[in-house]
Amino acid sequence: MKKRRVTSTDVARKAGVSQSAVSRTFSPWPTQSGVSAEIREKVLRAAKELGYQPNAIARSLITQRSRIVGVLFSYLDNPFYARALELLCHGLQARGYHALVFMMSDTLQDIDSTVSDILQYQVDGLLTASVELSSKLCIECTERGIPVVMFNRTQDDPGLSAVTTDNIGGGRLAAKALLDAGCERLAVLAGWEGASTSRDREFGFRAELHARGAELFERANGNFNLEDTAQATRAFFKDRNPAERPDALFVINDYMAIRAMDVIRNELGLRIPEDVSVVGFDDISTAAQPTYGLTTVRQPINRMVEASLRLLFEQIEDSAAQPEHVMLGAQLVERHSVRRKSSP
Amino acid sequence: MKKRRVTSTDVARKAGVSQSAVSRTFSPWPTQSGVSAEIREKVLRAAKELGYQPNAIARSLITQRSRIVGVLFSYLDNPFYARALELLCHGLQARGYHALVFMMSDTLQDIDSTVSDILQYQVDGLLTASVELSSKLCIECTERGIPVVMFNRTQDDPGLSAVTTDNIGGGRLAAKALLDAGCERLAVLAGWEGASTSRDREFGFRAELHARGAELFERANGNFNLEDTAQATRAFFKDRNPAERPDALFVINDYMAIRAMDVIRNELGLRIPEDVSVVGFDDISTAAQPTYGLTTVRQPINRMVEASLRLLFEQIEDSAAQPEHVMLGAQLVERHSVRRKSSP
DNA sequence: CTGAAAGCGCTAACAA
DNA sequence: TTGTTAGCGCTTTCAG
Repeated sequence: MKKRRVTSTDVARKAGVSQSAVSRTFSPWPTQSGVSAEIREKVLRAAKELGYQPNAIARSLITQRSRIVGVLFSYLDNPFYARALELLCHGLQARGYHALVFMMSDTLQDIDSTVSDILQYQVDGLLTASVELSSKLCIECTERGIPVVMFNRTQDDPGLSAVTTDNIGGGRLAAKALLDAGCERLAVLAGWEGASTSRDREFGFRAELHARGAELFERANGNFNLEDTAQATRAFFKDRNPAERPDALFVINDYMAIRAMDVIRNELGLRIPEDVSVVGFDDISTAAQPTYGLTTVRQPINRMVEASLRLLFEQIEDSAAQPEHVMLGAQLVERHSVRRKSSP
Repeated sequence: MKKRRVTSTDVARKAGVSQSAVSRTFSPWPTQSGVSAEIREKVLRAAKELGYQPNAIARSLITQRSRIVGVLFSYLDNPFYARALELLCHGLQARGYHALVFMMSDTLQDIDSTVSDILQYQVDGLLTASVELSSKLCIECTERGIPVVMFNRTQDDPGLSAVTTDNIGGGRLAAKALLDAGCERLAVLAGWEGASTSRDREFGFRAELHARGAELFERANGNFNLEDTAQATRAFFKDRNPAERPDALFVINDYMAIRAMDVIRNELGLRIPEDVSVVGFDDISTAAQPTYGLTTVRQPINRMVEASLRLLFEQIEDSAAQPEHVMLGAQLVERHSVRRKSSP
């Protein structure tokens, strides 16, 4: 049993008015279109009886606005990104827009077809997070006048908007915390060099070390996944004397840091912060749980989302708006994973 | 500087063929439409030069298929749902569909306008998770022939498809594990009675207790959020003698269980499993981390997602397909949060 | 196999 | 204010 959809024409017929009258009644900008209260009344009644809902697809076709924005993520494992998606969706909805989500498992997905999909759906804008944008995507979008803003990533391309935390500054903060506590053999567990976040945080960390005349003791990549993180952590500590292993670890994000802490404590039998201090980045909710009490560099996620949305809509609404890079300040949140300052 | 989109007509002109030829060349079902290799060639070349991409919106309007499915979530805090969303998106994309995400913060959002939004976007189907569907939504959708399948929820309405784990059986498993270990004062920390998952798991738990002639010692609601969970956990144990407090806790999902464990160990200073055994539900990745080693009832999330998608597409592709409730088996994953069986 | 023509459901001039 | 008309970009008969 096939149900035909009910159209504005159906409503018009039932209400005894023109189809335009129906259109005007359901126009999202109520003030602008003149409809007498009487007609409005009739239309609304007929619409309700028929269960009419305007067809957003048809509307988009004519208005050249889909009120859909593409949202690109590569994974939701890291709670920071899950939270970001949640906030992004809320913000979009609050503005009458909706998120069409593209989940691209970095490896699996072929990027070309995704680009193509995005373009075909006529999204009004594109928000990308946790994904290294192929320049292809950027070019194709900007060429077509689709604004894109990168969330928590940067790319050198100045044609793109981006919002990030001050990752370099954040990295310095982490180094500072560890150095101030008297740690001497500092290691960093990075993500992956292709990611600007990871690069910048490590860069800042090293910069601070350098400024203080300290040396980086060791480094490794955790590739943003738990398996490699655990592996790398073991390599740092396993079968090494206290003097030969790091006494401080800066992990590039909390998601990985939590895993590292687990390995350190439960597999390796080391104590935090007595044997090794650890600092993370992001401040996900788990970091605050007493079991971890992870000292970390907080990213102001709410403000990041707000800024991303603002940038995006500025460009959607005003095609002359210029791309912009907004960088928010990072902040150290001290908990119990860094040992107390040893008096000099 | 406004860029006009390039349409199939532009391509046709450039290629010196009819617009229909272009349409046929880009038809998603290559076999069905006859286009000579020669024309195809010309069209493709012209399209590439112009950077043409078919307009999915216009296509949807005529085919009455948007290839978009609405995906309803209320939060992504619980990693189980974040993971579910990730898998759902992948599955959808693999089938050439995309997810339009509706994030409805249970309280904030007004349900009517969301229903309206969903309907307006002409989604081909609806997937709902972690959300108690107002019957309104169900009715409106089914009335319009939009298939809906509920993920990890049920509702009595037989007109709706749903896929769940055997929550009742899972609840029994949890009780069995605790009883077999010799626990005597069993408490359950539920979610919220409005949620079928919570109700069913608790029901199964109680049923098993009853079958074994045991009594439920105590219960409380954690309302699926960490704050209330912590609160409830404290109430169970704080300032109570060993004999007056639970020696076993069944928490309705891992997300809450992890929080409960933290409170028990770090705030209350109790040991797990020596002082209290705990069992969770879901088997999120954190449960497997050695720090927690949470014994839990696993939901086969991959199969749940596959089943949901299968159900949804059966109904999308064949409007005669009947709604169905598929229930997958639950499985106990034993780790270290339940004390070893005391020999009788 | 190919092109012409008729819409999909809606908005936006334009007249009345 | 209201109705009439002309499309938005595409798919799909229907002739040729």
